[in-house]
Amino acid sequence: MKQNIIHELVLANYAVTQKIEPNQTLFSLGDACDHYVVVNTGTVRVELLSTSGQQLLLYRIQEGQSCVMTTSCLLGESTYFAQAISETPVELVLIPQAVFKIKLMESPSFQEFVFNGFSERLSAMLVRTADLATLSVDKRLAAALLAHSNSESEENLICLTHEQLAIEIGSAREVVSRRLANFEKNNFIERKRGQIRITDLDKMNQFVSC
Amino acid sequence: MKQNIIHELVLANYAVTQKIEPNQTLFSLGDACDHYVVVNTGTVRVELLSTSGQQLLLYRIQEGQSCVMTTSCLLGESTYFAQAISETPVELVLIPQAVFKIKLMESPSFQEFVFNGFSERLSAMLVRTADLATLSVDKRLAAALLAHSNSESEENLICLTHEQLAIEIGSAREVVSRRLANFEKNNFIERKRGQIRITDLDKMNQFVSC
DNA sequence: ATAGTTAGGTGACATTGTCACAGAGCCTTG
DNA sequence: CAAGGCTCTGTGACAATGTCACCTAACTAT
Repeated sequence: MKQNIIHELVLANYAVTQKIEPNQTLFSLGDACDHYVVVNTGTVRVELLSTSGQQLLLYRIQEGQSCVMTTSCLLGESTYFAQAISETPVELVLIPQAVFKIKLMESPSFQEFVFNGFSERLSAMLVRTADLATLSVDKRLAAALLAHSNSESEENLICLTHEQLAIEIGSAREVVSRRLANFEKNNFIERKRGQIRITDLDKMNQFVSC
Repeated sequence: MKQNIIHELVLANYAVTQKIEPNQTLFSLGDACDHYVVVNTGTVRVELLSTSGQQLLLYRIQEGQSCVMTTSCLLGESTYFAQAISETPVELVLIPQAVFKIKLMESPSFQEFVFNGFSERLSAMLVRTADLATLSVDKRLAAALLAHSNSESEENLICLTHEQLAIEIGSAREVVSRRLANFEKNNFIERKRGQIRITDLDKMNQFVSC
């Protein structure tokens, strides 16, 4: 198991676990940050809210990962400047700020876990940002479909609405609908309400990578 | 002086200073990261390079600030995933990775300097990203002009080319040219080759904030 | 079965990005 | 000074994307 060190902390009662329902807000803009957080199971979505109310997906936190923003806030003693929402049932490990600071000082393996995870997530987030700024909607959409096609119950079946996909790739629902219609016309996918099936994985991969 | 702790490290020979010419590359994508860096004087630009060769300004490092990416790379022991370029003559303070790690463990004030600066810069960077994704070109352009109008030699005079402004706000030169022409038509600014003068600061401020 | 709710489709139009190329200002060098 | 060669800016045409209004289709609960 990867996050040995986290498990040890739970066993030693330094950390507690918590279960969360889907679609709950874990933190909002301006909230104080008093715990280090690791996602044990499920996925959490972290998004920025602009003044105009639009939302922009920054990153997802998956099993075994920690949250860049939480780490940053804890280290810098600032408040959250984004919001996090559970996408599935989620189990969290919570480590109080005080314990976090102490362990970070005295435990090299905890340090390694925190900083490596942090750096890795930050870089992933920036790559996302760069893609958003430079890739076409079509490419981002195709990439998102491919990314999801593996993590679903059935192979090549993506159970997301156009709305969800739009948020994911930082576009608008109508645009996603139109591009998906186009993908279908080219026999890349098939559409049903609430789900998309990739029918030609090869074409899809080729399209994304060129 | 804000970064007392950094000064102490220099005096104690734990850190060295280095002067850099304008328009030099400080680090590139893939470079190993072996020093913690603080900018003493001047400004450094950090930008992402996409696969298609486009560049996206992530943030600037000013006097007394450290580099988010450098900190992240040092902590996570990863390589740089962006590039940094000096915009002016720059004086840097360099702290070797080994010293950085040790001091981070034993000096609470160094810790504070590193983590607070880090958190602050990261949040600024994300706000920039959110603005990029949600504000109109006009607003971003006006905001950029206002931001620069203070830091120049002469009040309300901005010495940047349209190209530079475009990179700054994540748009294209032609678009900047057109929007600036429009600003001038509305008597917000005056244009000359290589420089822009804000003639109506009030209107400009009002435009940005609503 | 029906009303309400959510997902998806579509036309019209605004904004922004891209490409190609022209002209203008400035600098160097013979 | 004249001429050529930069760099900066202007502009038309068009492509890509976002926005708005409104409609239709599919599902859900009772």
